[in-house]
Amino acid sequence: MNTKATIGATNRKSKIFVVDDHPIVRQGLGLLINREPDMIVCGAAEEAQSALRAIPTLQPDVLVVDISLNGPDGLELVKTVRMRDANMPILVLSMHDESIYAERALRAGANGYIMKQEATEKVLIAIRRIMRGDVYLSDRVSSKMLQQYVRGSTTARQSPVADLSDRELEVFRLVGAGHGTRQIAEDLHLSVKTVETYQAHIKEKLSLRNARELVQHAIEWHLTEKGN
Amino acid sequence: MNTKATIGATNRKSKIFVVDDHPIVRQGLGLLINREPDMIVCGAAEEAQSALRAIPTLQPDVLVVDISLNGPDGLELVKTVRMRDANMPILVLSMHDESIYAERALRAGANGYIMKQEATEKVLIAIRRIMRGDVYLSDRVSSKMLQQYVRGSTTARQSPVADLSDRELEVFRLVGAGHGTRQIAEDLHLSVKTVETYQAHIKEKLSLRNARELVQHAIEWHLTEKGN
DNA sequence: TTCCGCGTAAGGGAATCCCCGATACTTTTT
DNA sequence: AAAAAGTATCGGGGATTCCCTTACGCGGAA
Repeated sequence: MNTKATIGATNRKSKIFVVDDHPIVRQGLGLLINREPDMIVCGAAEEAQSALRAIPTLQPDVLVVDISLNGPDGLELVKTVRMRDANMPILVLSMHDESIYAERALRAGANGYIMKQEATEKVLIAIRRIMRGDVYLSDRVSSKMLQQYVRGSTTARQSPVADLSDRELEVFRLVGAGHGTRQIAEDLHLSVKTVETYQAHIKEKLSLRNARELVQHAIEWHLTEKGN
Repeated sequence: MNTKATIGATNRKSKIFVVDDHPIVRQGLGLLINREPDMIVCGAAEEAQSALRAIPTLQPDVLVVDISLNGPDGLELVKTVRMRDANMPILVLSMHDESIYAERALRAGANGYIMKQEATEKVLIAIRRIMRGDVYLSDRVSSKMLQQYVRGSTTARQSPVADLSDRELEVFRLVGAGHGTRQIAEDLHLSVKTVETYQAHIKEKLSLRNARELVQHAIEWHLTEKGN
């Protein structure tokens, strides 16, 4: 593309699109990024739908996506964007100190994963890294992934929640947020029946006896963000 | 920087101290607040300990505290600060739905509660409100509390769970333990219909809108064993 | 003594739960 | 490469729960 914009005096700034459901975070990220000489936030959205609508026209160079959004989660968004554009650098941002999300994020097609606990400079570093085509993982996350990889098959299984599929985890998350079956179906644009199936699978995988226990565990997970 | 600009026509800016474990949020909040003519962030911390150390010397006019921190959580911090300073305006910030924590936050001594999902201007409004000595809450929560206040006219307001009858409280506990309606009926040797009635009464007394919210609050209660 | 809260329970339509099965695609295993 | 397992998606249909309304006896409060 125009990566050779070196002709003029100034390089074109890299356009960055932010997706996060917390206005404060969008604001913070925006001010942070715009302070850099080589980057600019070209747009932001608080959920997947409007992000997908805005991206084609704005044509950002990088996407920064939070995992927990209303409706389809960040992983879904990453998958969709990746299908449409195989090269878009995508950085997944999350508050979860949870390696299961990092792994899923990469599998979904993201180029990097960073936690909100990280210092703000790290975010800028990560963005620059993935723009160069590299993968970015914070030390904390990558060491945790390694750790899990090593003791993977032999010893203690981590949280059984890690066994959930992406879709199941998404439903689990929404249940934990207090949403009902019907509402979840609408959020994810699925049949109520499909959501019921996911809930059944979750109950099976987590050995839960009834819907109440499902809600119980989902809420506990949601409240204590950061299992294992 | 330009801290001596106060001698001019302007009043001294209100000093605001921020406690949040996400650097991005601290940054965002900081830039947001410092953009206002009458406020300035005088300091920030990522957990309770250092916040408590910094506050006495910085003497902020307002505290903004996130609930989920590493170590002692935001509510603990609020309680400690409130013990040392009965007048400090404290705004609790959280990503969790207000229906879960707002009440606890106020009981811990906070003057306001706001979600990160709220627009950034709301945060500024909230800060100004609590600086004036008022309480800031979303409409939904404040009307709910009013309702509960009216209900129990005389005594000082404590947890609305205290208004539950013995039977209702028993059911509430079992719901929080993940038991289904049928199972509760068997446990207590009651008709399923009776248990349903109790659940309805509980929902009314706690101003809950559906069964999911009932479960949500029952579990909250169950987890934080013993609500004052 | 009238009124209100408590404990108990039923009726009935709407929503859900829950156990079946099904199709199509992808990933893993053999 | 074929087979097996897992994933994503939906439906049928009976059992259960949800939610709103009504009811009744009882004890304490007004």
